[in-house]
Amino acid sequence: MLDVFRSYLQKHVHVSDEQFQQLSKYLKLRKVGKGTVLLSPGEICEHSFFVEKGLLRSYTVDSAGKEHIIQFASENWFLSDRSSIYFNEPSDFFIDAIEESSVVFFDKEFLEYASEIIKGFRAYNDRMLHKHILHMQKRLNSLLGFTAEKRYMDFIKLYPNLTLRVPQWMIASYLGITPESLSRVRKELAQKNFKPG
Amino acid sequence: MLDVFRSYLQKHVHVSDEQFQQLSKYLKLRKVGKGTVLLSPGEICEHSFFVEKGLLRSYTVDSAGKEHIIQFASENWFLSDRSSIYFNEPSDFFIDAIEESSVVFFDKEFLEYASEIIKGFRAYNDRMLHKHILHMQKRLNSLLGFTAEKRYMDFIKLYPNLTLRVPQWMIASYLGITPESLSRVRKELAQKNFKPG
DNA sequence: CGAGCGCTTGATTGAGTTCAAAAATCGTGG
DNA sequence: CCACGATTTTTGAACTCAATCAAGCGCTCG
Repeated sequence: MLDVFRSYLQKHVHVSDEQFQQLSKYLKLRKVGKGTVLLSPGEICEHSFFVEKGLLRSYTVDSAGKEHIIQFASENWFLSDRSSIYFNEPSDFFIDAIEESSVVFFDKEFLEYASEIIKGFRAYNDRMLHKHILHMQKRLNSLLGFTAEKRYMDFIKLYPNLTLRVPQWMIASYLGITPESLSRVRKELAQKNFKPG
Repeated sequence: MLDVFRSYLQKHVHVSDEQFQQLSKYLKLRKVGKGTVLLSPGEICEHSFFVEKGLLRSYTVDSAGKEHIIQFASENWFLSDRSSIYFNEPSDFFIDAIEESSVVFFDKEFLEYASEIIKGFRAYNDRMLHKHILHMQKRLNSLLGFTAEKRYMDFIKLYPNLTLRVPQWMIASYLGITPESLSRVRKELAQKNFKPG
C-alpha cells in the first residue's frame, strides 16, 4: 500500500517512515480500470495523480472533436492540470487511464502539509515545476521547427517504453499528426532500416 | 530610475520604499539599442529582464537557420530563460531588443533577497511561474489544433499592442508560419472585412 | 539617392490530411 | 482454444494548407 510512492519520494527528498505515515492520511490509492476518466473539462482539477502502476494520459478535445494528447504518465510519473489546481479554474483537460492502473491521489493539502513537515519538499516541488516548463519548451520548439519524422524519432528516443505500450494513434495525437501519417512515417523509417527500440 | 519597475512591483506585492531601496542594489537599469543581444545560446542565463520601455524577444534558431520566436516582452513584462537560470544550464535561446529599450536586469540573488524581506514575494513569483505554464499550455494547444488563420486572430486578440509594433515576419515566426503565409492570411482576413485592432 | 529590408504577389512544390477500404491485431464469449 | 466483432494499423488516391522559390514594390535610413 503506497509503497511505490513512498520509495519514489524517499529517492528524491528525505522522508522518514514516521513522516510518511503522517502524510499518508492525505493520500488515497485507487485502482482504476482502463478508460476510467479522472478529470473532465469544466471541472476544477482537485487531485494530482501519481502512477504506481499503469498508464494515464491527459488530453484536450478541440471544437472539431479531435483529441490532442498533452502528456502520458506511466510508472513513477505525476499527472495533473497544474493551472487548474493553482488558479482554481475549470480545466480544459481530460485525464483518463490507458491501462488498468494503480494511482495515488493527493491534493493541495498534501502539498502544503508535506512542504511544512519535510525539509526540501518545497524545493523538490519547485524543481518539478521547472522540469515541466523545460519539457513544454522543448515540445513547443519541436512543433515549431521539426518534421513529423523528426518528432517521432525524438519521441521514441525520449520514451522508448511508451512507444511499446501506447497505441499508435495516441502517439500520433501527441505528435500532432494523424494516425495515417504516423503509419507512413514509420514505413519510411523502416525502409531506411531504422530499428525502433 | 527604476520607477517603472518599482511601481509595477508595488502593484503586485506590498513593498515599502525603504525595502525597494534595499533591493535596488541588486537591480541594474540599462538602456539597450535596437538589436542588442542580451543572451545567446550556450550561455547560462544569468539575468532576468524586466522591460520598463521598449520591446524584447526570445527565440531559438534551428539547424536550418530558421528563427522561432518564443516570446515577446514589451513594457511591464518579464523575460528570461527560466530553465537555464534554474538548472544552471546553457540556454538554447537568444534574447535581443526589437526596439531601443530600458531594461531592468536582476539575478537569482535579487529573487532570494526579495523573497526573504518581502512577504508575499515568493508567492507572487510562484504565480508568475504558473502563469507561464498556463500560457505555454495554451500555445501548445493552439499549435496542435488550430490553423494559421485562427492562430493569428488569437494573437491579435491577445496582444493587440504588439500587433502594431512587431514586424510581421516576427509575428509569423511566433505563429510558426512563414512571412509569406502570414501575408496571405492577412489578405484573406481583409477580404472577409476583418478589422485588426 | 540608392541599397537593403520588409511586405506582397504569383507559380510551384510538398508534407501532411482526408476519405475510403483492406489487412492485421485484440478481446471476449462460446 | 477458436471464432467473430471491434478496434488499430496500413495502404491508396485525391486534395489542401502552408512552404518554397522568385520577382516586384515601397519605404527608410545611411
